[in-house]
Amino acid sequence: MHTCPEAMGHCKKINEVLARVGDRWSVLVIFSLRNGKRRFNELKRELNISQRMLSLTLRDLERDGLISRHYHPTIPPKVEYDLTDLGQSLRGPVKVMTEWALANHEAIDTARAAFDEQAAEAAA
Amino acid sequence: MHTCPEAMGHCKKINEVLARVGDRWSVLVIFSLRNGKRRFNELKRELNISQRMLSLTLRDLERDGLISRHYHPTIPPKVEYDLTDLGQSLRGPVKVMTEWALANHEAIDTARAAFDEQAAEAAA
DNA sequence: CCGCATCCATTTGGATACTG
DNA sequence: CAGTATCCAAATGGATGCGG
Repeated sequence: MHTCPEAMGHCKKINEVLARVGDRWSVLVIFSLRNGKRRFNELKRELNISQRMLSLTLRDLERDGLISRHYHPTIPPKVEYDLTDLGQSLRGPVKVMTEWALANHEAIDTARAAFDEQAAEAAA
Repeated sequence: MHTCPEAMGHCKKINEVLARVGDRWSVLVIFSLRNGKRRFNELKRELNISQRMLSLTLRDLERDGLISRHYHPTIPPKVEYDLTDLGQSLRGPVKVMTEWALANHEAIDTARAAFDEQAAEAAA
């Protein structure tokens, strides 16, 4: 049966996790840390994200145990972010998703353009 | 080198795609259609989503070519949604992500609780 | 049954200014 | 350099009522 109750129960948990790591920036930060630690402004430049959103995203990822934050009290200060073991375990899924994104980016654009043209015709 | 320019250029495209399928509901709808076509209210009940959001999500997924919509002009009306080939190609990545979500749901909760407790101590 | 339109509360996110 | 705080605009999302 396609409505097996376990899948239904899973849905809620999956939803919760996706609401956490499925926001606009989290996956991209994980992606940027795939090859090792990065500094705050390195991430900012690479992702073209506002200071505010990077700050919030990093805090949430740290809170969820996905990244670690290491503060060096030098002058000027230096803060490095890195993936935790839990964060490392997300690299696989993220890699799969990003590869799909790259492979199908244009297919989506094409479908979208076709849909919009259909809608425009219907309106005429 | 971890700052290879291709990865930087990729970032933007990945971001665009994730902004599309990475919203709160899209992945769950894909997940719900993994075993074949479903009707509007079936999805609504299964996902515990508001009518409005399901409607919007289905429309966007159709626009992006990920699902198909088949309308039966019966009385009462009947509308079935199904994955397109492009949507089918997302099943793999979505499966990987949902399995990670299920496997690490509790680890995230634990990390979050620990972080919040630390913050509470620091405040005291 | 399916789904759009409207209203309204909540959330998100950019811009700017300021601190250690 | 690495943030936090504030203000404000825009997007998101639920509730309700209506129409095919």
